[in-house]
Amino acid sequence: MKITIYDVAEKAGVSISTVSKVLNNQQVGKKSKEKVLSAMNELKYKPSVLASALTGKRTSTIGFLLPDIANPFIAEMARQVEDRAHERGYNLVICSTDFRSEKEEHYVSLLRQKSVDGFIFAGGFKNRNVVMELLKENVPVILLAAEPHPNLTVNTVTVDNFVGGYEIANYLISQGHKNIAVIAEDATSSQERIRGYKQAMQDHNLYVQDEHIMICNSSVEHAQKLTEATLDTPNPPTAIIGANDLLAIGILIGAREKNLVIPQDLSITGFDNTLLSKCCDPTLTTVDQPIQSMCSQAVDILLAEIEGKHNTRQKILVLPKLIIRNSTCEVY
Amino acid sequence: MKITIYDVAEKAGVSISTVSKVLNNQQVGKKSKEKVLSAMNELKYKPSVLASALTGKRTSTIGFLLPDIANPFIAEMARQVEDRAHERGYNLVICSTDFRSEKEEHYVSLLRQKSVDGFIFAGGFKNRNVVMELLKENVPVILLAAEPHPNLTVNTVTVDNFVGGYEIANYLISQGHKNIAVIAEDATSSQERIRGYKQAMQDHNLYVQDEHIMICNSSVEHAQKLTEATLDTPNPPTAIIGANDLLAIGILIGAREKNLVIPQDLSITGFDNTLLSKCCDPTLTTVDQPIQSMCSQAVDILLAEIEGKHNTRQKILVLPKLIIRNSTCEVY
DNA sequence: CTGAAAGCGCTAACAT
DNA sequence: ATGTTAGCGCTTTCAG
Repeated sequence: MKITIYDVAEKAGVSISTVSKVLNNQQVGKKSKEKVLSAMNELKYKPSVLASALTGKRTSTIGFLLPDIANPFIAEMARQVEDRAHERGYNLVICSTDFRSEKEEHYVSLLRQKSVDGFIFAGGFKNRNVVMELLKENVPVILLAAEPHPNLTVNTVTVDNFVGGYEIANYLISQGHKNIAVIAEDATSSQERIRGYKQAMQDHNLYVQDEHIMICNSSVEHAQKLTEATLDTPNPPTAIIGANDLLAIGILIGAREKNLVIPQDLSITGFDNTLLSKCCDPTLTTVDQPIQSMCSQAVDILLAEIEGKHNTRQKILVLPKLIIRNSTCEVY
Repeated sequence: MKITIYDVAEKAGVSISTVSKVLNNQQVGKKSKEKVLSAMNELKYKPSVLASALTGKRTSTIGFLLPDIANPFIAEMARQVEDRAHERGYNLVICSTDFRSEKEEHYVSLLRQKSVDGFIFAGGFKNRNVVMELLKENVPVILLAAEPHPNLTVNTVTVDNFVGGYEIANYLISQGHKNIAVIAEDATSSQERIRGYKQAMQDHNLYVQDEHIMICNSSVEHAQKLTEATLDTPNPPTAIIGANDLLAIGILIGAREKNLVIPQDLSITGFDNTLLSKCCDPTLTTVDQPIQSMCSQAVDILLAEIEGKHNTRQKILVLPKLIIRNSTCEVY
């Protein structure tokens, strides 16, 4: 049978409340404490988190909602978040939402029934209402690498996507490109990236063709299709910006399919500086997000709120860094 | 305040046990049932999993131990496992162990305190004792894409790594390679892959140099280093087998660093058929594991045990498939 | 078919 | 400093 606090109390010859007190290290006489501790050891006692949580304590687990754990960028974040959370004694339950409103709603509801202590929405989300609901009920929440809708007063740690989009476009422009397309998925952070790109174009008096802003779902294949299509156009772009590395790979493959030499015939850029961007050939010019620091800050802020350390909400915007590799060059 | 079963009972004008009964859909009078149901709706009642689990029910969450969620192959599996588990009403709490014995032990102990219903060890593990302990205490466990030690009678779903290693080596040999090295991480499944490779070599009367079996940690960089080193050797291999795609990428980068042309100067193979193998250039010859079917089978077996449906343990060995791409060619 | 009551393992007043 | 006791929200006999 399972060992309970009663077994320990009995063995140690004290009451259960004394045992409970050493568990939560409150004031206990030195002798009692020793007896309890050794009883625990002998019995290999492990307190039940369920029972403890039922009386109002924390479960020390947090809900981690993300679009897709199979996405390399998300997976890298997950690892960082996990490590930081574990350091602080928390576990993560992961839920891939595919940017689907119903899934987000469903998972949040499920996890609340399981009494998770808080939620992290990483890499974007769709259903603003579920976040608002959480906020309204004072459930700790933080957005990580997910653009908050402007009227959402929620803790946020994200890279400045506008700046990222601006910088990458600006760099391409400095390389002589004038006809630049972008392929992005339908996520708020991509919108910001696109806005940055448009701003850069405008600042240089360059015209943005509507057809050159292409929205796709987050698959390599779709990006590839769009690339091939746009390359067949009468006046194809000389550079294509992928709103993330995965899409950039799709662009790369599409371009190769059309027998273009990268970067001479077409410059390509990614975003996120994932493993992929270092592995492909040519290596991708991309934008780095300081994942590790973002993730540990996000966890720390969330835990501060969970543990009632403070509760002034904050938005942290970290600056991205342009990483120039071999998928871009001056236009010929 | 939180809505409890008492609130529902009161509103419906019945006792809490009646409410409980409709919750677990047991025999309840039609009228009472209706009243309870509508009360639940009006109050937006959500039962507490904690309380229910405390009385002996399941938590519907399972512990998912894996070496590193940031590894693309693992992440792809995680997604499949997650989807299947969610379909069946279960959540996953993930723990990256880095093949570290203490971490495995620690996480298992922690998750047991949280009363998870069972464990999945995916992609390998180190500490045989923690698995044996679980088994001894009748905690549902399954190994997924993790080689069981022969004397571990545990549910297992894995690809036949021996065959995979054999096939890939055999293919290289058929291309005329005689001097074949392998870079693998220190995991049991890699050992099997290596065993397959050795067998193939032996079957063709080829000599295996000890220095050509290189063990590395699972980083691109380490694989790259080892590759460069072995390439500097007097009699370098004409082909290098990476025990997974990540390592193969490292090999690719190392070879490129040495100004070799792939595959003409050096054939390279991976294992797992991850996204990486399709994205790199040249695309990788690799071995495909039918991830989706493996993962859903694993979840199904685990849940069958959790839900007491049956309890004959089984090992399922699925066959790998050789995927020939552009990183290999006949030896010159 | 329905309800009263005991109990799951632990915490937190409140007494002692 | 330690023990007693009443819950936390739910399930489950056991009566009625």
